[in-house]
Amino acid sequence: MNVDDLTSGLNPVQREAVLASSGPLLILAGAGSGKTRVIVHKIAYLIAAQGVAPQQIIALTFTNKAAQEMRERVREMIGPVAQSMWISTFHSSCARILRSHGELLGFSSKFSIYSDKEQTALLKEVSRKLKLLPTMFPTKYLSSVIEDAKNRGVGPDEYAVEVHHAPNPKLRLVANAYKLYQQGLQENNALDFGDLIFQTVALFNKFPDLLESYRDRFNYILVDEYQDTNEIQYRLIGMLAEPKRNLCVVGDDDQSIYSWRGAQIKNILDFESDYPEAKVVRLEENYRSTATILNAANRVIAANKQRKGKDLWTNNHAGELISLYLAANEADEGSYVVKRISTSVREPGDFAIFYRTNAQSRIFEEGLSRKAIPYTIVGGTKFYDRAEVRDLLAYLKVVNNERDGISLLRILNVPARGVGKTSIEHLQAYADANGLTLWETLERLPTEPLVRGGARTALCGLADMIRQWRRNDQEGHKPSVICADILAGVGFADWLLKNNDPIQAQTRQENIAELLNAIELWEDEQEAPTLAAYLENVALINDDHVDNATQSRVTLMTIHRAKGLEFDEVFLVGLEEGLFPGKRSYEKPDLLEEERRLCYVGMTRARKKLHMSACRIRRLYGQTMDNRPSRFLMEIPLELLKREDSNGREAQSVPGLENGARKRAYSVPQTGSKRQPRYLQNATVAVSAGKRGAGVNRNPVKSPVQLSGDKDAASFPQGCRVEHSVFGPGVVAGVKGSGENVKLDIVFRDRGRKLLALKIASLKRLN
DNA sequence: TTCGGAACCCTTTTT
DNA sequence: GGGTTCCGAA
Repeated sequence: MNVDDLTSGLNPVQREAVLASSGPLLILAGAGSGKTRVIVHKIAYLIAAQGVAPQQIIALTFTNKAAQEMRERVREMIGPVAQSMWISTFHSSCARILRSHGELLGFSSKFSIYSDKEQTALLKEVSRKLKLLPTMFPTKYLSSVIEDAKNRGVGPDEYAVEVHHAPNPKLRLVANAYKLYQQGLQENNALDFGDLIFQTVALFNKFPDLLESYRDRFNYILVDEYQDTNEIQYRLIGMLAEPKRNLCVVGDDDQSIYSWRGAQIKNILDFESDYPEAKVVRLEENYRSTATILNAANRVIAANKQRKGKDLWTNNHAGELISLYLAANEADEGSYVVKRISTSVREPGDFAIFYRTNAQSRIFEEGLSRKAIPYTIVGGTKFYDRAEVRDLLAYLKVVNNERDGISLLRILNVPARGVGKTSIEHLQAYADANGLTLWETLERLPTEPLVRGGARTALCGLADMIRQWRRNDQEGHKPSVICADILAGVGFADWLLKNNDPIQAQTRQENIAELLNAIELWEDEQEAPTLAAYLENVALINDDHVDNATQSRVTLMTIHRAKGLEFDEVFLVGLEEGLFPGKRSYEKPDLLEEERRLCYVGMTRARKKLHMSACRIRRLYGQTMDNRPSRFLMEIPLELLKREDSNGREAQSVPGLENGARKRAYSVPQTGSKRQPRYLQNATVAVSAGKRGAGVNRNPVKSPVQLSGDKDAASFPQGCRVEHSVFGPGVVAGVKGSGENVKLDIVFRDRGRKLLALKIASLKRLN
């Protein structure tokens, strides 16, 4: 492949970025400017034109999705060698390094990766040991302090020094907790997410020769979403990049929205002073959105001070004006959005609804299901958070990592085997007194009468089974087989049946079945599907169950989740002072700028059409708020906006949005006081009489799912499996009522239990 | 040990 | 308002 092939289809700036192969390079990539394309071409160029070996390149991302996409596109360009490249998330790259060398720090290669649930369990133990009052030191508080310290690269000892002279004596107790927590992880042979990075840096600091070997190996380092790196990631990158400094970072300071997770926008802002010889390339041509959307987004983000400064432009058409809807309340906002979607010629899959907080999703969900418009909610309840799923995973962790006491603790009495609180306390006390792990304690049970009677027998039996599963694992049994052994061995299904009502038992069994299914799917893709590899996969790749329904669905998610995605038509809702920007950011300019960047991210997701809306009255957390429209709306030039009434027709202009009023409304900082600014009194809110009647406008439902022909109760007997156009697959748990009023009690796999009228519900029977 | 109701929380959550 | 978590009664 020659240089022309490798840069074909790139614009001049993109080409420049691809060809700058050595030395530090900062690619400032605006939204929709073809960032991934540039990275992928760059990797291909290094390999095919510069003769760099694939193994000499490491590309770091934040999400698995980004890593997967990058790898796939590199493969398309240069072929299967892409499989051998280090293209992965920070966390999995670090996990890989630690699996190889973690024993230098006292971790075996089989270490567990603790999710926040396990982290919480461990922290509770720590609090108990230190006798910390849960009211003064809630677990959440402790974990956030510890997580923050790790993100900043501050270990337990350093943290103790840091707070030694702090005015708040509480922090010294937190330092103790941090220290004990870290010891606990060590004893359990476990790392939390923050540790994956932190311990890798610690490893390199402690063993310079090892660092040297990785420096030799990785001649080229690429980092995606550089604006989202935190201090410890920044240090990791910095240490790997020396002394060659072939470091290419890609990012957009205007899309930095994770400061609350420790991300430091200064990393990208200061890149040029960190690397004075750096070349800087700005990708400013946007290929995604209409000129109108882009201009509006540019104007909003221009109000920020902390930025590199960058103006996106496009050759795309002006397109439609941005629709603005000022709703009376959230129900009104919901029905407006649903109406716009249901009367559109576009497919459900072309739409997305973005909100600031998850709590806002409900009203849209209800509205969409009422009109039988298929939708999907990204985020929210997670499959891997369900108790029964975590139980089975805890078994697997115990089999894999015998020092993992937190997981062992979880399963000691699950399924119930007569091991009570006191028995567990005895075991723990013995373990603590003798410096043993929980597993070692369990192994002493046959000779030491630590617990009595039935509990003892049950625990010995459990220990025997665990030993057997471990042998099976060593002999190469696949994870799915070990799972099946576990489920059968402990009588999991019977226990579920006995302890839940039939409906719940069924749901839980289905969840277990789905987990097994997911494991098998994973195994099919692996060359060597070991248990250890599977556990790393579940810990790091939180693949929320794949949407195998090919149906076109409206996507609902928070704006944070929307970063990196794009849709034809976007609804950005809840643009109200106090909510977006949130009240908390009012007096903190940095936070306010981040809220604005969030708004910018949301707006730039739209390709063809953008809607923005605000509610005058909103009930949130049981309280009624009376909010003004967001300042972000005021930052959009009026000529780019079209104010709509509830039917989507042009409404009169917005007095409140005119220039004079804007100045008045915002010249004095408002900190959420109750007084009503003149601005709001002026704003005509779009509530026409009889607005409630969303049913007046009954549009034909355009659901891609076929409705069942005969809709009588007999065709949906209890226990039969069904598919609903909106809620997906489920099982009929009961039939209520008769004749016209038959209602089905259905337990959906993903959506919980619902009572639906047979007459109305779009149901299909599965066999 | 399991349940049910009180008490508590409440922005965002790439890994 | 709603969802989870926690504690006390049976």
